[in-house]
Amino acid sequence: MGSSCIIKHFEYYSPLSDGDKELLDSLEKAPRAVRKNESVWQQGSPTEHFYTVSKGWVYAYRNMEDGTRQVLDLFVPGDIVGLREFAFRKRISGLNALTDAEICPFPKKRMVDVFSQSLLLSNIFFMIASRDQSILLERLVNLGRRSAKAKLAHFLVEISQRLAKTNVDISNHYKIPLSQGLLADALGLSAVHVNRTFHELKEEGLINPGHGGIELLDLEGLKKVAGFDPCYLDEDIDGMLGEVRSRYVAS
Amino acid sequence: MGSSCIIKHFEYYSPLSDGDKELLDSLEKAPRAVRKNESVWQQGSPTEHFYTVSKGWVYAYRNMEDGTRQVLDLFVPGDIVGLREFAFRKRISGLNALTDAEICPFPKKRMVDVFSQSLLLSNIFFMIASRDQSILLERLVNLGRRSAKAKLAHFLVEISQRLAKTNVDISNHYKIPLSQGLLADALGLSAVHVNRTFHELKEEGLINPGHGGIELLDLEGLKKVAGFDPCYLDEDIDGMLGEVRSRYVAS
DNA sequence: TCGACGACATAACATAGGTTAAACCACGAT
DNA sequence: ATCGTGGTTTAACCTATGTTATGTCGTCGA
Repeated sequence: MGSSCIIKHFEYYSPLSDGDKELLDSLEKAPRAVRKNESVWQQGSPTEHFYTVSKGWVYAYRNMEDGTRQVLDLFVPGDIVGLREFAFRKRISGLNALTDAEICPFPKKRMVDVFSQSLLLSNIFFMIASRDQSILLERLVNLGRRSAKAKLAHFLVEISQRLAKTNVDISNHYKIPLSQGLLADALGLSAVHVNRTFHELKEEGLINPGHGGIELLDLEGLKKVAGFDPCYLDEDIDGMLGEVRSRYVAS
Repeated sequence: MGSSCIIKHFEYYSPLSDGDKELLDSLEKAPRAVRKNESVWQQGSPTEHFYTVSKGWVYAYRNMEDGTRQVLDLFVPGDIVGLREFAFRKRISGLNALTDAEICPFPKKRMVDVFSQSLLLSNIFFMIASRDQSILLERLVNLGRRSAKAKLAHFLVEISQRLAKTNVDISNHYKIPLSQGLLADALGLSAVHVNRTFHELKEEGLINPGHGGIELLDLEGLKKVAGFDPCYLDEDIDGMLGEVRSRYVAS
């Protein structure tokens, strides 16, 4: 046992029993390394697995008929990817590696085992799905009703918050490995306009863009221009799992 | 027992055992009637229940600091609303009635009972969450990378498809009860521009807008201008639940 | 029957952001 | 060292969509 990707992730939510750990461990298959820009899966391919990201960054996207594309979501180490497609036979979006990465596959079919064998794990999976939705919702607000500048600031702040939860140290010249083109596709902008807007944010001392990554210089400043409200990332872990845990004791 | 909102909805996915039905029935509280424009809940209020919509339409929205708002999702009879907030203590979006409506509350806490007592119901809930995400994803594409005209067409087609699943007869002069202002807030447009674009779509014989509702005249035409691909609404119900059902037999 | 209100319609004008194009820069492969 | 490729930068120009304003229409409550 030991080095399972997903166990570490789940222990963020709750301590797990040995039984739970064994179950998760039995699900996990050998990790798969993917190269930068390599495709993990494509739109339309069958959905046999979901994955945890153990190293590196990946992103989900959708190619449009007119050659343009929409980046739908970004995943950092610790995130679970592909749970969305649980109900679908085919992938509704593609998944690419943004950097060199490592992902751990789980057979989708064995989710049934989780549901039937562990109440705690079922709840955690459901929490994760709920959190994912909440992130998507905020992304909708971002695309629908914010200016380019606020979009960028908001997106960057969100990523920094998500990284913080996985214990990445943002503050110290950490470079977010996003190209301006990718940001454009994520936010419904053109790459040129992302560049223009970056220029502004740089002038104001908020970020330091450059080859190979964006550095966040003033998180509070960014939050202000974004109108950032962190509530959509604050799960009520204890409230949700407290009852479940007490049942474990009872039974 | 008998007239439970949610049982009918779940039977769309799978036949239920008597035990499952009893469980669902025991969860459901007395239906609540809401008036057109009445608020069901507001941003920040505690998340004690989720609901099934049994009659009428409701929508989730988010008010922005600058007075503008984003409509996040629309729910028609049969939809489940509030599952998103499963992991959160407070609602991250408001919910209003679009028309007079009737909703059936379920205490969120009792989801634990579902998970612990019924494998089939657990799976169905998870499928619904997955489908919800898939709809949000498509909305993201819509907001990020489509023209105003395509946005409107796509949104209208999606709604018609969702209605079709609940056996509403679209074809016969059915009027979708959406105002232009609400559509604007859903699609990140201004009400004026929605009006302009409706004018075009009307010229082309695709829709018939008017007081109190939009009539869809040419669904195929709308699909074409929207670039509509229905795959994101096609769950693989049998594939997902087949295994679960076979376990029921086995045990 | 009146008034008030909300949705719809249309016009004139303003602008955020798109498009195209051309340099430039860094870096990995040969 | 050199080339090619992908990311960045900047500039000039363009257009889809926003804004403001004003008027009409239908409906509902008093």
